[in-house]
Amino acid sequence: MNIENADPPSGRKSGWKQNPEAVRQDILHAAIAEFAEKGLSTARVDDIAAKTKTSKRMIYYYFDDKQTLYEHALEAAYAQVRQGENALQLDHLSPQDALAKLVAFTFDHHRNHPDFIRMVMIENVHHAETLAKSEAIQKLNIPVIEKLAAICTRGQADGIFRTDVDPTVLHWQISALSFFNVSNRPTFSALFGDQLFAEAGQAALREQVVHMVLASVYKSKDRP
Amino acid sequence: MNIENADPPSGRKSGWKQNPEAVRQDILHAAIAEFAEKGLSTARVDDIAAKTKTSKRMIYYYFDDKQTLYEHALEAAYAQVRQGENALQLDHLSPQDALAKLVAFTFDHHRNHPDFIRMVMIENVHHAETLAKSEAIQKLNIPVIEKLAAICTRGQADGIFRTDVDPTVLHWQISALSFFNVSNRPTFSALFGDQLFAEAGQAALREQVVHMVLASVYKSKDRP
Amino acid sequence: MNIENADPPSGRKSGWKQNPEAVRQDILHAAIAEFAEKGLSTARVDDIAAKTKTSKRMIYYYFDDKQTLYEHALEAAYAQVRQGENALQLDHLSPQDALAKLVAFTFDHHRNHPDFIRMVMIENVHHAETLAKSEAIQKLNIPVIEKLAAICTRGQADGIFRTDVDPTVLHWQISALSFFNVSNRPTFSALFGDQLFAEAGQAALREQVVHMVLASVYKSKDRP
Amino acid sequence: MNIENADPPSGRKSGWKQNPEAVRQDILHAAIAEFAEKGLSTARVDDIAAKTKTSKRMIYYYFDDKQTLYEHALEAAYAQVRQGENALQLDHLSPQDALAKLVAFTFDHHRNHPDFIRMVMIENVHHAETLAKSEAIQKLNIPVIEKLAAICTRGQADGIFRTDVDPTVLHWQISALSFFNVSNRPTFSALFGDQLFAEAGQAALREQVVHMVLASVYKSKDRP
DNA sequence: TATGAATGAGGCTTCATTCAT
DNA sequence: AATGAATGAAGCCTCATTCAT
Repeated sequence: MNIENADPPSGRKSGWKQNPEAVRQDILHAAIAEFAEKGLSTARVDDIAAKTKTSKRMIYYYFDDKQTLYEHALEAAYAQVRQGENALQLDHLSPQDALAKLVAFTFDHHRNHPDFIRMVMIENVHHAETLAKSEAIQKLNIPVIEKLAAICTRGQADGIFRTDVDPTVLHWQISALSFFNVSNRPTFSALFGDQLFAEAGQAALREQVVHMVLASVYKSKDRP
Repeated sequence: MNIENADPPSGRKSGWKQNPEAVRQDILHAAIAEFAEKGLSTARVDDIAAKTKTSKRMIYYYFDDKQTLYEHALEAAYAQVRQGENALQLDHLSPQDALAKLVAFTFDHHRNHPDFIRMVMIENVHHAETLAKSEAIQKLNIPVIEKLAAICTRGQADGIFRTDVDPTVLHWQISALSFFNVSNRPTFSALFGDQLFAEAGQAALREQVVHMVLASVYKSKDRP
Repeated sequence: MNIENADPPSGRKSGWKQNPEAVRQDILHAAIAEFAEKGLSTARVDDIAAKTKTSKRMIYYYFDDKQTLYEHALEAAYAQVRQGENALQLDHLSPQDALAKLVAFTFDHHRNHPDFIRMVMIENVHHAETLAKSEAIQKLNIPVIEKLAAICTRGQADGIFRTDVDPTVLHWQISALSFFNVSNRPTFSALFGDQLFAEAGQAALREQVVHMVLASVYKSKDRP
Repeated sequence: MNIENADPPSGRKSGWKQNPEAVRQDILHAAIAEFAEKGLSTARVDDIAAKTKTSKRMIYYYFDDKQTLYEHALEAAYAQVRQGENALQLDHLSPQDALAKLVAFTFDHHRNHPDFIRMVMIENVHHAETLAKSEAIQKLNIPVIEKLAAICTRGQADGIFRTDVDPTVLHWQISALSFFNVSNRPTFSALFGDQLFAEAGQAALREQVVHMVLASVYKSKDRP
């Protein structure tokens, strides 16, 4: 993205043009914002174009149609978020600390990427049709499970985790709590107030979530 | 819905016609199905009409426009689901059993009402704008919290539940796990397979969820 | 079509409205003119609408899209022309006179319906895709062959026509000469002058064409 | 077109490039194919470029716009076909044999150059606007009439042909039958079957056509 | 209460063409 | 001589909504 800020090659005013990759990223950025905000069908190609340094016509030049643009935006959103996760260093921690850190990180990470959450919500509304077609996205999600599997193996080796712990179930649990926290904030706070989503409430929830997940992997006797 | 089968008021030829309430319900049904399936803006008034025994014009006669129809559909979806919840008898159970039953029931109830879940998803995509305006829906949701509050009070009186347990947080936890299970099934199974959503997987998850919630309210020494 | 001229039901200015069939015909008329003039892809829906008493929107109401409108226009063009042919009374004439009359009639009829000819030209440019799908049009064309078959049978019974005369070949011959006369007038006259298409030229060609066709069915000894 | 295979002028890397005439021909070829297949307005400059060894930009470099490219394509199509006709040697034959040969040749020649026929069809749909402007094409067509005029003169001198035979009318007849055979095959076979266009059918038609044309120039008493 | 016909605004997309290197 | 990127005008079509009976 800092490509966009690169100096124009020859000092020309229109320097950022003729830089296909920058234009693509510019469009993708605008598309993610618009799709996340409005949803697939409510999003307007004109509005996406308006958020762009380029024109509507170029959207069709780089991406073929609205649907294709949506596909690429979804991929980009996933890539951006998973990339953050991959930076996590967990190997040097004890299994329980590694898991705690991963849960807390996920909770925060989801909170910090509401656009991504919203795109996944929208994708679910559409029965994940687009995601199901994207092998790229599917590959992006393998590392999460691998991380959890490694933690489980180590925790079981240490005799602390239950032997029937399943990495996928674990991911389901972590995701459910972290995702819902962002996705359903609008309805939940409309019905039950906004306190849970203020700083204090979120801190408490975060702790609770870590606690719940850990409690579900520990053997009974070792539970904190 | 058996309203529809009620005898025509007089000897009119048109039978179910001339029965405004039946027509309203017919439309509302079709609207819920269409909105839940397609989302707010993707849903077509024409398609809703097609699912109806009556015509598009009548939709505008009974409901003023698409947005209003959506509001009523959302209310109807909530009413239908909360009604099921209210039938639960929990008072004769111990606090822990009552909570376990409520969690398990919610998990199942959500599973059994995917249309409702989808309408809430859609509402969240739209920042709960419609729901925020509906006092009717907000009233419908008071009993859930009251139920949980009663359970908490009893559990705390019994000295088994932690003193800082919060009914709203509890509801958040139960909802998160039960809601996500339905809402994110499309993306989750596209990425990580469908096993968790088959019968065996769901049974296991249900048990896990009950377990996690109970574990989070118990005092440490009493945890199962 | 005289429906269009029918008195408005109640003297209202907009009386011709709410008369679906009249609107359909109005659109169809405009469509034939536009398609015949410009071709399928050069024709503009806006221009068709402009030739209409109604609006572009109604074109999509009655016909679903441009292609469908084209299909109906093609059918209407065929129907209109074949209808003229069916009015021909040939049974009371001798076979040779009947044939001569049919040829002359076709030559004139084609000349008098250049829009029809142009639509068939366009259809041929498009490999008859649309026509091949229309069973309606195919049925419309059966009578022509039947007429010719009847003439042939009578002529052969009389011992005047060759025994190997084929009605379909005969139709091919008549069509070729009559069709080309209209279809290729632009290029032919651009290259070789316009005289053949002036009145005198056309009269001569018409005679020639009748002559050629008759000559090809007669037994040698009887040729005129 | 073997121009394309000419050795690159020097030791340039790009081989066939840098050979303007070859590039022109390449483009012209693609253009004829595309225009003949799709028609003038349905043909896409992009698609023409795709059929080319070069790029869309070069089309605009060599030809100025789509319309100009079409003009050149039309000229090229005519040139290519008329060139074949000019190779015919008719002088050493009797007038009647020469005419028979010319008719049969035209029938076959048209069949073998459907792209040319289609371009003429398209030109007629467009009222021969382009052709009318091209003096080049008009010159190309003079020899056909001259050939026929020569045959007529000889046939009349021999006392076999009618004195009122007109070379232009003759050309009209020959063209009509040979042209229609190709141009209207799609609609004709869609309506009346494909037999006439199979080998046997075409052979019979060809004979018929020769016969018809000859019959129309002979004096009555000499008719075959 | 009911209905088929009508509508206007606005959305997505295509296409020939030109720019900048 | 050659090319990828950029453009604006215009085309087809959809949709919620209202009219006239």
